[in-house]
Amino acid sequence: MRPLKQSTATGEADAAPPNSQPGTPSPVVVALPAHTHLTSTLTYLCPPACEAGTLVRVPLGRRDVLGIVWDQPPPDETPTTGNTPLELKAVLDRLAGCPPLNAAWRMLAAFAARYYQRSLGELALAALPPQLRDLSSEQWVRRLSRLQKSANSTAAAPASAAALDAPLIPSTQQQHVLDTLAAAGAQHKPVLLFGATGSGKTEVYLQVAQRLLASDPAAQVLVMVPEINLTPMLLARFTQRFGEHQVATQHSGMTPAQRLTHWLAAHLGQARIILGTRMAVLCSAPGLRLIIVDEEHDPSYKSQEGARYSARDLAVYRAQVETRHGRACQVILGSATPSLESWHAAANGRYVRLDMPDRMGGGRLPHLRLVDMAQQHKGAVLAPALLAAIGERAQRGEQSLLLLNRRGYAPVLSCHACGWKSHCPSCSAYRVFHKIDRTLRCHHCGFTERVPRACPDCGNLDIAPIGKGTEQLEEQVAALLSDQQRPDGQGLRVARIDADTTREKGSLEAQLARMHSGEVDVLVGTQMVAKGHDFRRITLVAALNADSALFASDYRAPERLFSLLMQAGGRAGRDAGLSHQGELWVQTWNPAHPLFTALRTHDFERFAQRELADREAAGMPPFTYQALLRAEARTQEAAQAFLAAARDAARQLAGAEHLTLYPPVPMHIQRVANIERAQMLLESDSRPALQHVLTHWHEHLARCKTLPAAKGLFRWAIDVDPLAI
DNA sequence: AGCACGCCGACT
DNA sequence: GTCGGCGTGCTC
Repeated sequence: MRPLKQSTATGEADAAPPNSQPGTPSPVVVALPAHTHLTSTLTYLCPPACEAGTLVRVPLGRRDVLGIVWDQPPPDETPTTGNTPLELKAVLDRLAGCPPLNAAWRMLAAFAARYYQRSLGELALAALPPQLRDLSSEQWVRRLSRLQKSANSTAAAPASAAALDAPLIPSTQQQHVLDTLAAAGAQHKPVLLFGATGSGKTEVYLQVAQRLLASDPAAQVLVMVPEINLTPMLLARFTQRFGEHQVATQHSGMTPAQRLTHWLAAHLGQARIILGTRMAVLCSAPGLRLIIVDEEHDPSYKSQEGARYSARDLAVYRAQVETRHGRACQVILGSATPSLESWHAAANGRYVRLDMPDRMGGGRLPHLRLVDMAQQHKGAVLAPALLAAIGERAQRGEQSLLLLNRRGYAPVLSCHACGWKSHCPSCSAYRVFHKIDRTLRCHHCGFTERVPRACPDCGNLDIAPIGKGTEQLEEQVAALLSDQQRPDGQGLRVARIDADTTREKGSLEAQLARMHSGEVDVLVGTQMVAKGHDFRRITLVAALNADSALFASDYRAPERLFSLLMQAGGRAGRDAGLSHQGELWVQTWNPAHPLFTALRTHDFERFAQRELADREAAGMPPFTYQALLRAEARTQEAAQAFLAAARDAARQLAGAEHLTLYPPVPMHIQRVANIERAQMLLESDSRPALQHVLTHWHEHLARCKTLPAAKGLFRWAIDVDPLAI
């Protein structure tokens, strides 16, 4: 059935094939998790001249898996079982025609595995396109030759330069940044590009890339964006400037076949630009000389499952490693509201900061209008003044954007008679009422049911929604504005964009197009519309539930809110002709909050300074270093028992190191899909000290798992530099 | 992670 | 009498 994969199961493999050498023992990494007592590499007999980085297929247990030949370990590490030397198996074959992964890439993978506490094999193999694992050698050969053919044909037909966009004339500000970047390149320091929304950072990226690619025919550029939704826009800019076949993409929305094709284009050096989401930071790029991280503050750069790496931090490390291994590689982190980590690094000279404070075309940032909710009628969705402002704009043919970070109609349904609430049976959370299909949906586990006619507990018919979501906002805004008219005399059009309206592929693009064409007057949406999209005719942006972030337990919530409001505000008045009337409205119960004071003057520096001072005083990142141990179990007790045992083990390990071990606590949402979750925080003012404990912790954790009290533990994971606690 | 082996409940 | 549950253990 699968003759190729079964070939070594026969006795023939025991005798070496007649025409091949016995081979030399070489370390190979395969996709095994770190648990068990396996060291990070396995040793196989490799054919001669099989250098490190070569992709090979090796027998592992009863199956054949993909592996990567790794660097030679120190000579004393010969694999043994007890005191008898291990019988080594031979590599089956190598992926013909595939150049080895270079030393810089291997260093990156090794560092990421070490730093984020995952096995090398798991991390390195997960960084490769998944299809590489599954292809048989015939399929692989066919695949490669097809790719080479198409590469030759595109190379034969040179890109018609006329079809490509010419670079724009840089503004003085852009030119200054470009000049400084050229000079700063020699410093080998990461650059923090602090540029207001609309200041033209993208054009800077394009021109820095262009200059590099023109000066070095082998150079490659890695461009990262936080979210898959933002790739099409930036991809269009890059392909229009450089030509389609110059750009490879790398994000989770691609099919396995596309992933492989684009990965190979990058790995073989055919693609000069690699553009993608956080996974792109681990893409092979032998000529890498420039890394751009756009919106570097965005939390999406931190992976939340598997190896929980920060693509932004790895980008900085990668640039260093590439520089050590070849020619200088520059890294540019761009943002209008940098992460406090990057801001702090720039403040103490580890990064170089370049500022672009002015918007292109002299556009001004919007005025802040705070609505004090204490002064409003109870239960009002929108303050009358805000509603009036939206109406006025629509009458002038301008657009408004209303942000509400809660999808659905109402976050909870409740029975007035007995107090029943729409709890999810499997999660410690409410199910959200979606009026559109009359369902109750759990946003954590996906459990969906029709809305009951009457209260399931007491039979009362009076069950009512509490709170507001985007569906309801859309409905109410449409009703409140029903008497208003557009300049063409028609009624106002209200639309909604959130995860529910963009489920099908291409629907986000379609809805954005409706917005751009001016067909829609008022757009209601979640955060997903606040980021990146360039709406020329929006002159009013309103944030309706900003307060939830002000008092969240998550200490990074204020910086996320500031960033969101700055970005959202950046949507308003991008068209310089309309910018004099751009407004950012915020409905809040706390208009005196210092965050708003800084926001009013678009003063990120002031905000960052204050936040950093608070963080320093409270001993929080970036002044300390943190890691979380997370546990999932059948019962909360089991999860916590495991963590408590792990905590004791860490205390022993820490010895004299200054390490703070916090007690285990249930996670914010304690139960999801009937799995109980708990976590434990480790904190240290020394990154090496923290790392030291983490690396020696694993074997103890394996033992903690077997404790009777921890029975029912499903799994555990370490999150280094967690974003939220 | 896979994929075995291994030891106890409801079915042709 | 078997099919099949997932508990423990191993993979160069």
